[in-house]
Amino acid sequence: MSIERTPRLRRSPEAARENILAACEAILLEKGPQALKLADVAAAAGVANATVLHHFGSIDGVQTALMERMIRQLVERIAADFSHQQDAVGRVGAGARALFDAFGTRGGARLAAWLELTGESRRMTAIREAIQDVAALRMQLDAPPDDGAVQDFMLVCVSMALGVGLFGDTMAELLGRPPERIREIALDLIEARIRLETGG
Amino acid sequence: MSIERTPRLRRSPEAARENILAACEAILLEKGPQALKLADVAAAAGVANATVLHHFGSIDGVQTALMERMIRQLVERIAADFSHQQDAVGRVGAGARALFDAFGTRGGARLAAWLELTGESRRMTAIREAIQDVAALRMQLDAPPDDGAVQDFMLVCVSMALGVGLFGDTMAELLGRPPERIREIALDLIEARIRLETGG
DNA sequence: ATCGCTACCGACAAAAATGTCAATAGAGCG
DNA sequence: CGCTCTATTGACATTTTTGTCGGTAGCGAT
Repeated sequence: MSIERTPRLRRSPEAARENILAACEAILLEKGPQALKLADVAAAAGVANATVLHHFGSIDGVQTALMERMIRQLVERIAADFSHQQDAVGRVGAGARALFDAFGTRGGARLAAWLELTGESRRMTAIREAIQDVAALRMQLDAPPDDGAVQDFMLVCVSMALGVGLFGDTMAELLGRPPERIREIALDLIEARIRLETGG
Repeated sequence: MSIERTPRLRRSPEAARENILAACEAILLEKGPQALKLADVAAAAGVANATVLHHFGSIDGVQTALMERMIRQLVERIAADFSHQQDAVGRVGAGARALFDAFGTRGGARLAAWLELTGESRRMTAIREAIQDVAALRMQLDAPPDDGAVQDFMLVCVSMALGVGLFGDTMAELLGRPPERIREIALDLIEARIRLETGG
């Protein structure tokens, strides 16, 4: 008997890359960065190994492209949530929430941790740009743009969001505490400080 | 001419393991967990590949042993700093500081991030024990041991310490801010909240 | 229709990483 | 000293992962 073979699907280069990167993102979220093997990626994307290499050149190319894609999505997401707010206080709250959301869900913190652990400078440039983008957003507030203290505080917020996003769920589960509480408390901490400063 | 060969060094099993794990720790801190290759570990420890496998069975065994070692050191370090303090407020402050120190320096946060990213349950048990150890320390304070809010707050502190420890330096450097400031601000945030609660 | 472009694939080659094994050599002990 | 035990090792085998190559097939253009 003849072997049935699904007809070969030919995508546009963009669609092909998108398909592969989407599969990568799923793997990254589910199993972590060390599971981003060429064969696994290809299988998850439903294409051959060689196809992945055709579009990205190497497995490193895949990883770099994935990071750029995720960072872009991250910044866009934060920017969207941020711009919906009118007043300064609302913006801070929404900004912090967007930060925690983007890092917590969607694997932003996992991505950042991966970058930090591997720590290759080539990949760090993307992070710098992301931070500068977020910094630009922050400057839409009433605070002086070049105030060092504001930048420091923002860095703390980002670090907190990353820490809670990366470890919050696991640690809450280990101690049998409700996961969402951790995040609320952290946000509380930030907002209380903000109110303290702006409110007088 | 004859090839010079340094005489074979024979250690006790404990010393051999210690030597290898110390080399692993250096690699982990310097290059990240993904650099923990068998050949690299062996080279760094100054022994043959087969020697590493003889003592740990597999590269996974090496990683597990390394994690247990680092976690043990981490808990001991925190416990030591913690117990030096007499009053509750001092303990909280010292505890938080010890937390940030252990996670910031000594690669505690990197280790935790690695565990979180790979997320293998076998390895998570060690973390659970560590958290419970720290929780036990926390209960030396005047707070009710089974108060959920206290546990939640503690988890937030740990998450913050992890976030700042893992990302603080890199992000500060990217924005050209002094790294130690980030940590001070985060600690300020925690201590202010503590004073608010205890001081009334 | 057929032609050119190239996304796509299977099969294979190369490299990297892990693990096995028999033999060697320190160190304690009688 | 001889003997045993086992930490240690180089050489080799296996497995895993990545990368190459020639050919195939979908699709738009002519």
